[in-house]
Amino acid sequence: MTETETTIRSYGTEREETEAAGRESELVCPECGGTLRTDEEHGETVCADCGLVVEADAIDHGPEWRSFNDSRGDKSRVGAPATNMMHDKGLSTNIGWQDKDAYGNALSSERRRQMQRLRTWHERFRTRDSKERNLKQALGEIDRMASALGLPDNVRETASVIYRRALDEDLLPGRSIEGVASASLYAAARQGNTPRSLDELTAVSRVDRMELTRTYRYVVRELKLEVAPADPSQYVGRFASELGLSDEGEWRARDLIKSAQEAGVTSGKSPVGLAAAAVYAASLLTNEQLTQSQVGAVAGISEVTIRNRYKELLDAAESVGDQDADA
DNA sequence: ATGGTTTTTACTGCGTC
DNA sequence: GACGCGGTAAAAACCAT
Repeated sequence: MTETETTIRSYGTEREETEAAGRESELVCPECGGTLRTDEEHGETVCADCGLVVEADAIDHGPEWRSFNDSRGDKSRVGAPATNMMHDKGLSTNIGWQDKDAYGNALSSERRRQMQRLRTWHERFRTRDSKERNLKQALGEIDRMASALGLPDNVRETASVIYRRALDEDLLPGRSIEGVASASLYAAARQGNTPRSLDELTAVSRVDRMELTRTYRYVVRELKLEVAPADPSQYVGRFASELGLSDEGEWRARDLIKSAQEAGVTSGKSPVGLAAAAVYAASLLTNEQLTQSQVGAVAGISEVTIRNRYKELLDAAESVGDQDADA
């Protein structure tokens, strides 16, 4: 393969190559002939033998906005902090447990009692502190994602309430703040009748889909949240406006969904898929001719699903229409 | 863990512009 | 020939048990 071909190859491939090159450069030191190592943390290329820094300020291939020692090595660009068990990653000061002063001399009994009280209070502040920090970070996170998804304030409120409850009921240990925050927002969006699909959530969240669904399930179960299955028509407006569908098309889409629900052919089917299919079918009815791939792209749904759904929708609409005609 | 259902992926053929 | 669409088979994801 020639040089030009390499450079015009797909973005993804090119990036992978760059990363791979950054990790395992088998270069030789110009000074002593030793092997060069790339130190990603400091962005330097260093000779393992003589210590010569060949290239500084290289691109850091690590995660962009976090660099905790995440050892799981997953591919997500940003992972949760490696340890959620300690809010401060063990960096804070602790009062020693030994009843000795700085020189190792034993303390008087008066002093010992004083120290004991100090330890107690220190611990109390530390844990309260940790919850507050936790909450602060989570709320910031919720806010960020909510704006990215264009979710209204009341949803953010609900999300923070859910998060607070999760925190109060000690659901956090073992889970990432980001994960629970995302799950809270997802649940809140659905409760507020402005649902966002899991895919949309993961697009702005710092956790991957798997973790989000897992955490979401967990939070809903533990908090006994009542989250009704999303109503497909709630997605219609958004899809319609993104695709520039007319108002008529929009209400036709809702109509289709309604009759399908009455015909009982919607249960078990993904609400997003239904909405996408309805929008597509409506565009047919109004001669606006959106393509299946267009609709699929904005809805995050495959064309096959749209095909299957929209036929069902039209069938259902027909039979409901017949009943109306009979009545 | 397992089995049933839904969705996705990948591929094919058909008609149209 | 590219594009939109329809269908199919097999794989994957999801869900309840």
